[in-house]
Amino acid sequence: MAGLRAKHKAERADRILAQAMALFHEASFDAVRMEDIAAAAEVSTGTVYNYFATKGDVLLALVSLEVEEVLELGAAVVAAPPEGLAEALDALIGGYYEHSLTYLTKDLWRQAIALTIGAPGTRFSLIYAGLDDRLRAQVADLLIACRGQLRPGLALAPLADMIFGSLNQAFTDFVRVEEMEMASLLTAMRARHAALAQALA
Amino acid sequence: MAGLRAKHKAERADRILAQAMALFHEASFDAVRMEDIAAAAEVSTGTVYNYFATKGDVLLALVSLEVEEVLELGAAVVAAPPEGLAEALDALIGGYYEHSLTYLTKDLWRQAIALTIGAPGTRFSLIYAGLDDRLRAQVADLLIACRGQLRPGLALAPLADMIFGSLNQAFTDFVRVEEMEMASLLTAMRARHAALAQALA
DNA sequence: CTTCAAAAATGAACCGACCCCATCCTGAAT
DNA sequence: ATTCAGGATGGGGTCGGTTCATTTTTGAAG
Repeated sequence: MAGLRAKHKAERADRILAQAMALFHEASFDAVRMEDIAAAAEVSTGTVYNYFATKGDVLLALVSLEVEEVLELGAAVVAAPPEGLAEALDALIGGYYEHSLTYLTKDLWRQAIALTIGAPGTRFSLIYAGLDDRLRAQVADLLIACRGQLRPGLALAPLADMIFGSLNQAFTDFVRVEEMEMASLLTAMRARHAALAQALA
Repeated sequence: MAGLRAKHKAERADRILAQAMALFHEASFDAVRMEDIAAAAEVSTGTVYNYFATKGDVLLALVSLEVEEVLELGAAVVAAPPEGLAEALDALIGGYYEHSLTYLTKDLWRQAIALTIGAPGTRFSLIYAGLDDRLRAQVADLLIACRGQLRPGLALAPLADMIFGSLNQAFTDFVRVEEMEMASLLTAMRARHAALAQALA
């Protein structure tokens, strides 16, 4: 049966993740050693590697948590978007951004993004890319949901790709600069959405 | 005087860079060790660190070469843009992309981008960000140069930021997938530019 | 020439991620 | 209770980037 053994296993994985999260909030990703995580979770270093193939995979598990919740939030917006393209984009994308620091720090996002780019083809990168694609699809869905308010005959798919590319890059720029405030990110994006909505109306 | 000493120093730096470039084209960035670069340049490992503070700084020197040339190309396009916004964007951005693999490989771009994101505040990251800003400014300049062909009253600055964000992200996506062809990147971007130009006309 | 302080080169040593493996522990099936 | 397989253990090892104390080279002054 899958009883105690599996339960212990799940508990151990949870404990490792929880401790890793705590340590990553106290110090930077780089400053936390696998040995530290193991010690905090009261297991041996080897055991951590039994659950997570690399330090990056520990991070990925934390990122997934965050992104799954962001996707849920986004689905709600797409299902009932506010009036007006600019407002709808503000709601969706602002929602992404505002939730993004619930569990993770800017440093953790930086390391996650750097890993996806620097190590493509790894488990980490593939899963991360999958999450990204689901976000991209949500943006496209929102445009489609709002198409009644747009000039007819527009090529929505390339526009959605452009919007997603731009929001993704803006987020990367945001986490890259430790001092940048969430408010200024939101303001900048609102300006973009307003300009775009004006052009597409 | 500045004679022999400085000359030798410059020569050695060049030799290290040239050998690094050659090795990076034979194997991946990660697979090339600092020791290999040192051996190829016929100096000791420590000496390489005398010239470049980190492995990333070696890469940065190569990236700068590439980007400086791209910026020159771009300046020519901005000075005399082709008729039509879509055509102008195709020329500028297509020019960026097509030159980007002259000296560097996709792998080198990936590592460079990953480093800027993962290690902000380092010399590497700051210089890279500076190059990026000059590209961003060029896109804004092109929009201004084309403003006669656009609907009046548009907020050009946010639009330029959005276009730049999207082209940057598209490039990152391009280098992330080893199999993706330059032609398909160019095609995708042409679709975006056409859609945008239609909306802004 | 010789001298010498500064500049530069050197390579051994350090550190942390990751791997390996001989050994021990523990839950489940008999 | 006993057996046994799947994990856990943790010490030792590899690897590569980076550091640093030490040695060598340099070029200008005496």
